[in-house]
Amino acid sequence: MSVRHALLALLSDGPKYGLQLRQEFEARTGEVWPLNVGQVYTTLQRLERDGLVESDDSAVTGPQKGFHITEEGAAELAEWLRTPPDFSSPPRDELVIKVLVAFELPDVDVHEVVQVHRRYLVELMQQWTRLKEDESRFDLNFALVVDAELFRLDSLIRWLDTADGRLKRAAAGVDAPAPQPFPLPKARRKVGAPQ
Amino acid sequence: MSVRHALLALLSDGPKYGLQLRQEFEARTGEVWPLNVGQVYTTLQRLERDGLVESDDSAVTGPQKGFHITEEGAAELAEWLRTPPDFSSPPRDELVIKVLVAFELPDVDVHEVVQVHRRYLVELMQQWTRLKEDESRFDLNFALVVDAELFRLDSLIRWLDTADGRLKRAAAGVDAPAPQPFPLPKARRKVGAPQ
DNA sequence: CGACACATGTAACACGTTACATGATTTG
DNA sequence: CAAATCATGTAACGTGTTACATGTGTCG
Repeated sequence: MSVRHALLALLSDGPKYGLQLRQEFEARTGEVWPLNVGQVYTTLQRLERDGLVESDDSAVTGPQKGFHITEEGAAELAEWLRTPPDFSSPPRDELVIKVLVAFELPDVDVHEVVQVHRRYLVELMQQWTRLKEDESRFDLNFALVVDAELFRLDSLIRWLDTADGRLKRAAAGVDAPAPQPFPLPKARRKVGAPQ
Repeated sequence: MSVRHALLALLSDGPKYGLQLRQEFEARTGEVWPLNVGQVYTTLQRLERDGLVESDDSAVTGPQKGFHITEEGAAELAEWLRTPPDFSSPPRDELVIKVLVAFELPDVDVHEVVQVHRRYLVELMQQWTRLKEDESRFDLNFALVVDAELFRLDSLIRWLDTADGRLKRAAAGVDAPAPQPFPLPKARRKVGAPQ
């Protein structure tokens, strides 16, 4: 539902048309997340069907088809901004699934699988970091999106490392849980960067 | 494509039928990621259509419809295990989108949005941590999946903190990039748990 | 028998992707 | 004029969700 609500947010700042919405979406996400045009139009159709936006030919000049947000749409947008998404059943993670099924599979070396992916993730982090530093003019949105990706990749690498440890220990026959695998982020607030 | 390949992996350990696949998938992912049955059957249909599995009534006893993996399926599975997924254009992250569009939106206090979500994420981490510790008999798969979720939530919290800082600095008119927002994980290997 | 669980499917929908079709407008 | 770009759409497909339909076997 990200795109749906993002379009709503963009429209809340004044009437827009299809291609313009795509362009502004990509600008706000630092050009890192391309948004295909077809999805913009189908999403606009659904939004109009649900009464959250209305098409309005007089809204924009020229041959474009302008849309503006409705009151109901504004309410939905406010609700979305106020309410955290449902994380109760977290999304399936392909990497985790891969490692878990690779373990318990004869003829497959889990540690090799782990290391292959680990190397790839580290390389990706380096690429993103280089990209962020090479930006001549500093772009806030780009930096924020890249930050998010770096934190994500870092968390995957950390997981691979602890998983590798746990699996090695399990394979060695030790059945005890890993030593205190996590401290709660209670007192930590507004820390700058990870590590 | 996670489910598709996960089913392939389960079938590579011997013929199975629909409900059994769901049950084994959930067992291997610590009962954290429920898998609806309908998806199992449709995925099996596609796998059979693509020649990666074959239905085989004599494979299992009783009224169930057994499936076994083909040579082509085994090759596909090996390829999946060997090859890291394509992270080149990272997946859109709803939380990031929300914060980015909330910024630049009049009548919306980004920091409030950030803090609401931050509180929620911290609470979730505490819940998961409690769940993991309360497990009477230690379950390796469950622990691994919960670990992954904890690392993920932690990375989101860290991102919210740095984002909040960047946005505050940007709002204050300072245009300089944040101080070295990330150290590369070069020398770091097999570190236990995050900070 | 009736209720329940097992077991297999199908239907309808949301969201996402790639690809193609069709005009209008700009520009070399 | 011809080609490129702008602009709006549609089609087909994959994946995921919820809900429903349909049998079979078991057990109180």
